[in-house]
Amino acid sequence: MCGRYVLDNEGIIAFEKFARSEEAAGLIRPRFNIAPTQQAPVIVKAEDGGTPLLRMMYWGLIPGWARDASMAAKMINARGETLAEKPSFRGPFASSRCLVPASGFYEWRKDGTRKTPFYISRRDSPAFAMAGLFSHWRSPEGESRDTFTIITTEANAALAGLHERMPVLLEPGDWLRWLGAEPAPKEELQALLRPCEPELLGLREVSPRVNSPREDDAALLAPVGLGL
DNA sequence: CCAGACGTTGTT
DNA sequence: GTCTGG
DNA sequence: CCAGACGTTGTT
DNA sequence: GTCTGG
Repeated sequence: MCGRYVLDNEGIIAFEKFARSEEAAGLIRPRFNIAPTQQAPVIVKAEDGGTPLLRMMYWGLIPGWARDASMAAKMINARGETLAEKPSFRGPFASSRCLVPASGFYEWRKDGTRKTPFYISRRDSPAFAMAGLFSHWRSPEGESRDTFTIITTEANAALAGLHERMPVLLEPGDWLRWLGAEPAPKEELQALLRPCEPELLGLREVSPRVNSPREDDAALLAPVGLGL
């Protein structure tokens, strides 16, 4: 699955030419432990069909029909295999797809009673885009909130030892079609929701300090067990 | 018809 | 909003 | 994902 | 153990 991830400075730079930001400059900053319910940058199609937009949204999708925000915490992932049918995701899949920029993500391996955190990133690139859905929600009190979820698929061979699920990583050549800036039939979009080649991924054990969502600095990525 | 759910992952 | 279960 | 709480009463 | 909050 994907329950924590990283977007470092190199990752931000990697998307600067693909998307333009309307957010205050300070909001888009390196993050080393993005956790559910926090705000994070996502990329959506521009209304005018031009350069895609990078905007901050809350992680945890609240469907437009929800009466309160209580669904958010459990809607951090959507199964790629079933999202076209689920009431909460069907609408967003049809009209509100997004990219979630990342440098890497964390997975916890269960060792008996203990859980050991690992950091997973790509060997071929400092950044990648995860497939996501977003939703614009308005509370009964009239407050607006933009939220998103990260799509998962079965884990590939690189991650099978850690988990059964992993986030969908989209190749740059598919980004515009996923966003809807280039036309694509539903079946074609669904076909993108599969695991990437295992050779593309590298992983390493990291400090248990990542367990705390409040820990958020570059030192979290230091490998452990190498006598450093 | 109305009421109630609407999700994922991991663990047993 | 829309589907399922009663 | 992990960390941390895990309650009731009365009032609006 | 299970739910909520971040």
